[in-house]
Amino acid sequence: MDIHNIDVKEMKRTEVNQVLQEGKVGSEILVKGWVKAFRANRFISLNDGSGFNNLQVVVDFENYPEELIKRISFHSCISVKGELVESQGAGQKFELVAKEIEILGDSNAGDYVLQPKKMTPEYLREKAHFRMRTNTFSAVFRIRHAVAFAIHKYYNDNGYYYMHTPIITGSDAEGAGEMFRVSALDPDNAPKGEDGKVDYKQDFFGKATNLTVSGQLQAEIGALALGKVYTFGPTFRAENSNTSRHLAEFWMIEPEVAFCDIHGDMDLAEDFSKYLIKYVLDNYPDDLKFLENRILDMEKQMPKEQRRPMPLIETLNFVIENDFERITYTEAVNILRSSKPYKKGRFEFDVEWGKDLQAEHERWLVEKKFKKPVIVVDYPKDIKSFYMRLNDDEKTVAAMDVLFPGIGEVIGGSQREERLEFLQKRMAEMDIPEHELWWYLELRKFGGCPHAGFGMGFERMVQFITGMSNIRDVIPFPRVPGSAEF
RNA sequence: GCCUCUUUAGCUCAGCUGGUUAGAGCGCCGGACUGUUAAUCCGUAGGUCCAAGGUUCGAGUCCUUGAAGGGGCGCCA
Repeated sequence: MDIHNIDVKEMKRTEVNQVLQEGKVGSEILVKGWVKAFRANRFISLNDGSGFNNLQVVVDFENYPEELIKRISFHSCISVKGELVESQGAGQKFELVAKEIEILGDSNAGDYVLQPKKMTPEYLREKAHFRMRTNTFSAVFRIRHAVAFAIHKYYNDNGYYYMHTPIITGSDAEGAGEMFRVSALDPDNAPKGEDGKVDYKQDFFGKATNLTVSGQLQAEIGALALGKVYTFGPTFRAENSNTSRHLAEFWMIEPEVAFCDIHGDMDLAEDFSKYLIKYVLDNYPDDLKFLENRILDMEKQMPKEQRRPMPLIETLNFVIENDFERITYTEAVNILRSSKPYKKGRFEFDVEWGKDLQAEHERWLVEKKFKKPVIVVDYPKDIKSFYMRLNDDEKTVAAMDVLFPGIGEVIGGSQREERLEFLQKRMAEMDIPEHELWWYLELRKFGGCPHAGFGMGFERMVQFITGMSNIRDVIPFPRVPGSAEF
């Protein structure tokens, strides 16, 4: 705790969370934080970010100069020394009777862009430098941290190695979407080759390079040496995606496991997902409760059919207590084709074997048919990536998607094609030159083995756990087409 | 990339088939009150109606173009 205290000469600062959990009545303490509310000139709700709950500071305003009292305003930063007593009010156990108050940072309410009232997420998105001070966003970002921590804990406790795959990649065959070019050349004066195109041989790396779209191919290198590895890092897609579920810069978790088939992969995906949810349920109940109430409050003004079927915490508990539904792509197609909305022509897109399932189909399966997370496995090979293992029917590959209610695809994974000749055939069919991935092919020539893995969209998981409807509200500084402020 | 909606006070919004001085709630500010929990009560101030053109005697309201934001779809995690 000392490490947080810059004022060692006076008194150790106690964090609000610690006061609320283990405060001793009668003790003299020093707290610092931001004013969330100042009621009746007497009651300050103080929060220092250490937890969701505030400490009530009682100010006998009669004993303080009016000038000081006026400076205690919304989100001003103060330091308070006082005595902890049992609260006379009903809303809290303890309260701090102030003996000394110091203003650390003023916040003139008339000029401040935040107000002590409900503000829309869209408005707050434009004030990203302040939005973490609100109840909603501080809860979201505490939970974001919790999920990140739980990821490392899960894999460490299960014998995985955290592997750092490159952010800048020299391979443009990862096959996961449009990439951001990385170049040190002067764009206005780039050297040109004989063909008139930019000559990247003269660029920093001696070749064209991009920001990674996935660490999977490199993670396979790790898995075929260390057995079980995972990556957790930023990933970039230059797709012009304008939705509430896409970011141009997002974080992805990619475990890769040797001696694992598609069934083991699905087991891992389910167990891992449940672990993350349970970790937040166990450790951040106050933040979750607040987010749940926030949603219930918003839904009061919505028609019934647009409301969530269950409140947030109940949804999370339901997910960890029940098995995910597992169906093959072929079964999914059959179920969809015999469904009511299909027969009544309610779907915008047709369902036909060989075509990818559309969002509306996935949503129906998850939210209407099974009412829980669904894992769809064994997709037609022609709609999936080159590295996915061909099944014995030679029509499908051992690929799976985990679909969550309200979000859709949170995880996409597969058993990898470990058989060299099958992989080469697939790459040829998809026009991927072997020299681009020579090292990837060599993994199949020397000591290859069956292995599998998946990618989980970190922000999508945080979205599911927090119930936030827009992915831009679960990452501190969202990067989306046309927007890179902050 | 496509479709759609929105843009009026600091914030969230209302403003009828075009018609004088532009409305509310909350917030801010001022006052009252003081054991509050989104405190309460009273009052004041605050607006180039997103921008540029156009139609009209007259435009917040209608038309065109543009900008910003939301929602949906596609692509995916």
